[in-house]
Amino acid sequence: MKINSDFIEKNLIAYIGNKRRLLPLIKKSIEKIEILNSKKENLSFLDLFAGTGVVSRLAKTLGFEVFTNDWEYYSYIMNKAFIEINKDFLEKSFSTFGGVKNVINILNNLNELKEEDKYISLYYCPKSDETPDLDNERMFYTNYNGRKIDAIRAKIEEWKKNSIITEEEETFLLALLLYEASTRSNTSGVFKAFHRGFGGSNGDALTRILKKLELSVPELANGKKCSVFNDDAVSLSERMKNMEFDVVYLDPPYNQHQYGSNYHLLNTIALNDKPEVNKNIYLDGKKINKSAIRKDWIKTKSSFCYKDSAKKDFEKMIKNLNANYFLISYSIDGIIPFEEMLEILSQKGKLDIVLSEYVKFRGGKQALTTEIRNIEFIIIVDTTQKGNELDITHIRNMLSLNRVSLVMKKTINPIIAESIGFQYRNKVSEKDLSIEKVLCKNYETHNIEYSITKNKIKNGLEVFNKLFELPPMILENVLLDLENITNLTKEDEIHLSLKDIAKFYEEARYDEAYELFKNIPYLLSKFNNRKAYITGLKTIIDILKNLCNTQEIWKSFNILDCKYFGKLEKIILFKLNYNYPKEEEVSGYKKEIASLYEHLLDIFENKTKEEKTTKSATKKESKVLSEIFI
DNA sequence: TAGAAAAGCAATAGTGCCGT
DNA sequence: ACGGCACTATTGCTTTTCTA
Repeated sequence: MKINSDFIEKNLIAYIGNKRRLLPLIKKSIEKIEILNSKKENLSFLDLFAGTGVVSRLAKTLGFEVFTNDWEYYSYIMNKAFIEINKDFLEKSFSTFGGVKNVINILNNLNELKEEDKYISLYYCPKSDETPDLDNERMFYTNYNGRKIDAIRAKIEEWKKNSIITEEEETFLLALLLYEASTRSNTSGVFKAFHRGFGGSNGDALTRILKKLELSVPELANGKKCSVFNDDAVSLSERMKNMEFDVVYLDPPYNQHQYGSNYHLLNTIALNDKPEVNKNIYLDGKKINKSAIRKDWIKTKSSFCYKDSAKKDFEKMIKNLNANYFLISYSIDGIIPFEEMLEILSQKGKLDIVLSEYVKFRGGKQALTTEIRNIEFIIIVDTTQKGNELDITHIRNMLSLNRVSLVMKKTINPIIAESIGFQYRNKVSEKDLSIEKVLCKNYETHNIEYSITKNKIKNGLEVFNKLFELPPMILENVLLDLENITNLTKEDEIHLSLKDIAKFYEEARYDEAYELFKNIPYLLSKFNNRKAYITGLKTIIDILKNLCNTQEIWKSFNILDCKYFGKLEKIILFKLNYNYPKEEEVSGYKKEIASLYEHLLDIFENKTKEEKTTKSATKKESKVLSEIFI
């Protein structure tokens, strides 16, 4: 089954819950139900929460008669263009213009923009791209791209009004504009906020953001006649009560984030209704509607984003729909609890599950902890067979297995472990506890043991086999404990490394200590938000103290020449220059860092002077650093 | 007026490219 | 083939506003 093609992967709007990376899972589920081998001629596929439409595009490529729906208007337009319209369109359309290439060329080279057509450029872009007012102007696009959007949008409207283009042609052109509008935005994806300055403080993604907006001919695909809807999934399921589908794919939102407000600007561009917004962010010194989210976004407020209604509506929808197979993609920390979802689905048929093969950690970690949940999966419901307790047990086991394999990749915090009742037992060698040890704990009559090397669980397979012999309640406790003892902060990780460095120093194992040191700048680089600032300074002090106490190691490695030390210096320098709002709270720490650092330089420079007279950039940098300290 | 919802903000894991 | 880096995409967390 081929799933990589420009038709499927290109021209997708940047999106929350983008299913591009879930495609392998969807492919796997479709293979698992073996629907494509059936003798039936017209296989139908319903995608009720289409979003970018990537799954519908896959289904269309696989030969299904696809029914696609999304409540958001921009998504409807995108899907109409890519699902309803076939590839032949590219040959037949825009004959009055001499073909699709010509029409795109005209739109890309519009030079005039009437005053009354200015909207995005006026309200959502700075007046000048070079000197934007960071406080009072919106910066969703460069002014250049804002004007492009306005001009193209107005021209499409004009053509449609004068019947120069058909409705289908209008949809097609709008979809190309929407794709560009989603790509060139000065945001991290959603339109609830824009970066302060283009590309934000780091100047990230500037190529994408500053690139001149330009439409291009997309890849389309031929397929069966498909239909696209623009409705609330629950009401549509009500209307589809009497229909039969071969496959129904459901991908409801699973967290609080609402698509209507997240992508308000795409709707505004698609609708071209120019809702009234305030020109500036501040009015009479008061901040008003910073992102100028259209007030009527609330019309598409999804019930799946709320605890009260998510489960009820999910159940309703499932009851309404008739299909041989349901594929449901959801998250383990979604609003509907996993167990309750299983319960609803098992009434519909036999359950199976497909999980992501690889561990994926979520982004946006602010609390210096490494979250381990977020397992991606698709539940398959085969309605031609009856559901039973065994399937559910199987699914639970699959999930547990996934949880264990997540945990295996993480570091164990021995301090937390001991605090919740784990004990150590020597194994391989009495002399060298750091090489391998056995961590064990009793759960009622069950004694669970993990063999550990370098603070990681080693005996993966053995653990798996043993765990799945446990009664479910105990298994759950074991998993919780495992997640608990591996849930360590970056701060913890650094302190564990420092502790080990000290130990290696005692035992004169300098190479191993040096290996551990290499990782420290990396860990420290994670402390870069305001909340972690003070923790960061304290940790730096601990690191520097550790380096002083173990100076023989670093002398032997010529630490001033080492790039990892350079990295460390860079981070320290950055931290010291950082403008913390309450300077008095941190000045003590800064001074301590300064004196420790001076001390370190003294120690190491003596040694290097004897050897070399000239030094590298590292030394220069150290010098700059020391000047700032004093 | 407190708690919930919405808006606002930006950190950071992942990806993929590029040069060595 | 691999480390470093630029870019992408997503969600966690904070602040503000709404509402019962």
